[in-house]
Amino acid sequence: MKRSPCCDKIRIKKGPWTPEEDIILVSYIQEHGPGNWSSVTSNTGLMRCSKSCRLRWTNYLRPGIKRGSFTDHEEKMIINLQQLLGNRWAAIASYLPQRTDNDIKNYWNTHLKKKLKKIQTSSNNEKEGITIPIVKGQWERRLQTDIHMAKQALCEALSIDKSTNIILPEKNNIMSYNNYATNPTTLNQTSSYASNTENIARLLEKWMKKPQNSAYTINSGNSFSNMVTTTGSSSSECTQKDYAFGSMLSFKHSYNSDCSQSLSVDENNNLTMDYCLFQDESKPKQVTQAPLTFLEKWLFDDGAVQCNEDLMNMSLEENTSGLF
DNA sequence: AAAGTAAGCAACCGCATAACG
DNA sequence: ACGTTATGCGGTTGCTTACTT
Repeated sequence: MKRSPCCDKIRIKKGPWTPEEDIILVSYIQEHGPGNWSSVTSNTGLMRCSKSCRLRWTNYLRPGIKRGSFTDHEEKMIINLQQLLGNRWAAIASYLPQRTDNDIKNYWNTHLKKKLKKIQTSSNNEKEGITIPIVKGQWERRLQTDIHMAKQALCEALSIDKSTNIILPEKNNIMSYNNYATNPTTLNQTSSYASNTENIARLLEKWMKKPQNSAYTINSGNSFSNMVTTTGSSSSECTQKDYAFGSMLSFKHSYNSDCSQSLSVDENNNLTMDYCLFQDESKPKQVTQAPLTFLEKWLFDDGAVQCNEDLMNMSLEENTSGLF
């Protein structure tokens, strides 16, 4: 059975997202939470398909995304994880909560592949601390990922019992996530999309540097239409844009000061609770992190090289016996 | 300065599978 | 149990920018 693509519909817009579209999307998610992507188009007037909306949110707009160059530590983690899991970018991304699978995939394809090739042809493998890929069976890699996923799910389930200490945000309620991040003791409704607003502010900054001719029309049903109106061609357009832009920037500023205490990643890259709760539903598994197993230590450890052989020589039973 | 080329990255496409009626 | 729809994932494309000639 062949299904028609979701983006076949007439008037579905493609290509780069405009800041206006981003604002509409974020505004909608702020109100309704992420998920239910099919309703986004009908409720916001965005001429984008559900897939496109989800992708935009998960890859750029959702809170807690780190942009910019990868650190050495991240790089090594990706290399080790790629060896272990193959091209399962979503699984790899679950170990790097600040990075999206798309980002990691791109980075792998554009940088790491070449780098590894170079390193492998040279005799400096040991010095770089990067291992020669060990060929593993695909079933084994998948099984190991599944073990990891199952373990995380178990931790998540168990964490419900501990909810007297930690108020876990409702699934799909991104407001709660952010509220918790800024004020872990209460889940009030006053704060909102700090970090994805920051993302948009960043986009707007770029956009202002390189102005585009936007003819985007925001539907009247949109909750954000009072704040941003771009349909006019008069001089008011500029001031309204400026107003929105200014608001975003000020939001960005308040975000930076508000959240600096909440966001923290320790030296071993173990996420603190505050940070974990900053993730949206696409990365819920990081909420409670059990003590690192040998496997995870191997993944996180910069000096993983020495462990590689040991790990690979271990039987699966040994690998998994401590997990449950 | 202009043209050509390479690199980087955002976004799209198609497939697999989960969820739902 | 089956068909349909929604969602998630990985591969790929194509646009933009940087660099080279």
